[in-house]
Amino acid sequence: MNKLELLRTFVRVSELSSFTLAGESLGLPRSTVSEQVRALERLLGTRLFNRTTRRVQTTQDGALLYERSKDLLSGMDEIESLFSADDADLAGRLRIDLPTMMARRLIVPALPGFLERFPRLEVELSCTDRQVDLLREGFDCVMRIGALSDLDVVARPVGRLSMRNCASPAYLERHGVPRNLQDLAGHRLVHYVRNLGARSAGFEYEQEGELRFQAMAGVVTVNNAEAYSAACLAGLGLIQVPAVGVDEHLRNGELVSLLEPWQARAMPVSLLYARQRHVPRRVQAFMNWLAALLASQVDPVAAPSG
Amino acid sequence: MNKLELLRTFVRVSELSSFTLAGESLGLPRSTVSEQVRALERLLGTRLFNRTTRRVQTTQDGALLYERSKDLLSGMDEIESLFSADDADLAGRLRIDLPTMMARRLIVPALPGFLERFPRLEVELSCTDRQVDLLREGFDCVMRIGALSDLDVVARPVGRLSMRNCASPAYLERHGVPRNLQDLAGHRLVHYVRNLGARSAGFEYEQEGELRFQAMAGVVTVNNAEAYSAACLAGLGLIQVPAVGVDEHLRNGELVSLLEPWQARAMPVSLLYARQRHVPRRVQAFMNWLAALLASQVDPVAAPSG
DNA sequence: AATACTGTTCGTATTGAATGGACAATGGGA
DNA sequence: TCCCATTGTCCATTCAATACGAACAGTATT
Repeated sequence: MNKLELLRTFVRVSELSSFTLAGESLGLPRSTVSEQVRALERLLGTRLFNRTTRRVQTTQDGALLYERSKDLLSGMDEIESLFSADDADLAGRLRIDLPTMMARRLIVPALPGFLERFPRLEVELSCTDRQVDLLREGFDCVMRIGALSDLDVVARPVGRLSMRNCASPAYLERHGVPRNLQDLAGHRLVHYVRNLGARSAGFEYEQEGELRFQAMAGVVTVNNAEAYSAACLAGLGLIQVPAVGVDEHLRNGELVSLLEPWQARAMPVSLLYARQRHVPRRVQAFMNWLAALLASQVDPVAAPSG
Repeated sequence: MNKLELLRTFVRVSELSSFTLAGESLGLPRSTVSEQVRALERLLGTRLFNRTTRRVQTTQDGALLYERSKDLLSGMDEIESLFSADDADLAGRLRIDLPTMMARRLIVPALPGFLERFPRLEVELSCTDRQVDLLREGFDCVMRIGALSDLDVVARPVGRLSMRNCASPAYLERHGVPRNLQDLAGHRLVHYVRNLGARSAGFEYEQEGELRFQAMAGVVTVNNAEAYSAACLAGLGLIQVPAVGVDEHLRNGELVSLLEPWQARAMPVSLLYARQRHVPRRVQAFMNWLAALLASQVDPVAAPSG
């Protein structure tokens, strides 16, 4: 009895909710699928599907087994490709978490290329902006922008995001266009803080390699990247954001770049992963791809500031 | 081709360093073992053992595969016993880390009982006293005594260890026996600190439910539980330790308990485990057993101080 | 140099699983 | 309400993979 095959067909049946379709997709007759499921149920001593001839749905036990099986089969795939020279045959499931903005602007658009290169990989993508997040509730890899907290994980720096100072045309029409730091006195900054209740340090810029801040008034404080750019678009003040998050708005003319000699320091981007016994090769492959992708996208302007 | 069987025999061969013994222990003829290893090597495209007819030793690849295989087979065992009502058939490998003293005095002596109840479990026991340890370099469960750092793990409190104030007879003969807090002025304390360089707060005791400290002189500072009691045995001063660590010395008369109305606050004991997608049932079983063991061992004196 | 033991090879036999057709049950449509 | 298409189940047959054991070859010890 090949337990792994049993699990494979079980997983397929779970995903397709049909013995017939599962059989077709695996190149097996219905009868075999049926027998394998029956064998697995007998082995585990539980009913895995509630099935009539018309509907197949996993029981609670089945749902639990599905999750575990996915992991186990991933592990088996990992083992099988452990020593293969090219990693085109890496297989399994990747669970990653990205900042919303990065996912939408950069990674998701490029993801088809990744999946083409690794046709046997599956990606489960979660998006979060909370910083001190549940990192590693089973995630293989988490991307974080900015300073890192003291965490029991390995952080791999993969690049820096160059920053832009932006404002909406409507805002600039009303308050004028600032040309230097002194002009900021008459302007407003949308304050971004990681945790509400914290205080924003003001307008950030670099001078002689040193980080400096210019206190600025503001009427809105947000703790969310989406809300941050939305506030700027709404004319609530200046923002300082990674270029990648606003390049489209800048091209559209919905936002305007300004005070270009006084950019905030480029933001470090890191990939965090669990400090485990071993890092699966598929995770390494993904991180390498992500690092390359970022390297190609990060503005060269950012380099000297790092 | 049953890949799991292949891995099982591979693991057995690795552990026994012999095809023949592996075959015997698995109830298979040598030839089958040989063929299965060959099949696995062909599947993975690597040589797993350097073998002459006299010696079998794993290659580097073999060693790598061994670790992964153990995990995978553990996972399979876990799946197989997922839905069994009694957990006597739990199987797999447990990797745990305990404070040295607890391991030696409490857990290891009771471990045979645990392994008898779960005959298919294997335990890999690591002992450490460094507090902010690499918790979860693949550990299923880590026990910590005392305050917990801010960690990305789940902490399950399992009891409290009542404390004792101790000194050696030789020391007491020379410095006299302290009867109250005022007497401490003429005594020495062996200072225990978590990290060398830190300062000890002195003699700790509870009064009216509040934690208090009495500064005391000392000539030795240690950061290790073993060294701590050794220092006391050597007559270097008083110590305040969990009773479980010194009960034998107290019975022997090698140490003497004193200042019994002024005990340090009972130390909380916690089990830490990774906040993962799922906690394997074997880990739950182990933690339950450990919690029960501690509950039975913790001195009732400890209760009111918690 | 001989021997005892080890891993390997190979032809054979048997176990065990895949197959596909017949059957039964379900649920939608007429 | 009845019918039928479709789905999961069952079973006897077929097929193939694999376990087996004996013969072989190398090694290390005595």
